Amino acid sequence: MQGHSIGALSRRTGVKVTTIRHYEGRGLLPDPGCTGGGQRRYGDSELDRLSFIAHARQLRFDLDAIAELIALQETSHAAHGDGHRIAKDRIIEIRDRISRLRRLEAELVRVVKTCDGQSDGQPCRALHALADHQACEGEH
Amino acid sequence: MQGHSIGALSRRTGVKVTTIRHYEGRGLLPDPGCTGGGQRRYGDSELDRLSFIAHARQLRFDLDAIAELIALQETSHAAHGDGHRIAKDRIIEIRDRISRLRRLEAELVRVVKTCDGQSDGQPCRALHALADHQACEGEH
DNA sequence: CCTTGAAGCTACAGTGGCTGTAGATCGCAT
DNA sequence: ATGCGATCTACAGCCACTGTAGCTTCAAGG
Repeated sequence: MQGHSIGALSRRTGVKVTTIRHYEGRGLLPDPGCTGGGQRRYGDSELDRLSFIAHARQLRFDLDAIAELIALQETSHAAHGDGHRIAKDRIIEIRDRISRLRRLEAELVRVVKTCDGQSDGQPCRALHALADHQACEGEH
Repeated sequence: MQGHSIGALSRRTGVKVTTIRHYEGRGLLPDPGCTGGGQRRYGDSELDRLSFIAHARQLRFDLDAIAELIALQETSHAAHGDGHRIAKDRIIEIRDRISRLRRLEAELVRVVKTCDGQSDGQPCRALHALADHQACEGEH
């Protein structure tokens, strides 16, 4: 065989066919060679690159960051500090999101508790609690 | 004064003017009365509702869920179990997101460590580690 | 060689929740 | 009456896809 079809690439990486084409449009994958009839045929290096992209996406890197990472890979030397920095930035961002989600969780628990154990004919107090921002500790 | 302008509402709630109009377009806020010249004038009930929406958005409810909550508020009786359920669903979702973010964090830390303390002329190993999904414990 | 059906193709619209733009109009203070 | 900030509508753009329509190509079986 002289190449993987887009569907084969999709099966191997778990990335949908349409998404692969989308990545190509965004410049994350090169224009692959084609069969006579205009279908994409990929080599192993494209398979590797797509795996890289897929994994980075699972880590919630955005496509611009991924493009930057790919460019770094290709210039090899400059790569060191920069790749490092990008990954570290992401860690900071993720820690921040975790702490905000924790505050969120705490408040939702509060909202539900306001309502728990009360089941008269009144409108649900949870809704009221939801409107009452005063009760939150800090922002979300 | 016989009503708040959209800008006044914006200042009071911290919701941007364009966003308020967007909420109106989505049916979350009623068509407000107008001045002769066609500008929006809001009463206190709209202010309350917008505060509710803003708060719910900070809690990451999506607009459809918020619309549902508002509808529940208006039918008062049915409200109880449903408002409860929606809030509880959100708690489950948030807990799930927190645990996924924690896995993410752990892996990024791993990626950065792969690279730490190595600063020869080699391409950054963090990039390689990023491509190497094998090393992850579980999905993200 | 021919048929068939799965897989591929392009191009474009839609998603959610806004944000930004352009160009016109309005309301209030001076 | 004038000036200027606030507001108006309508539409395009953002991100990372996803879905649709309507077509063409490829590979395997007869």
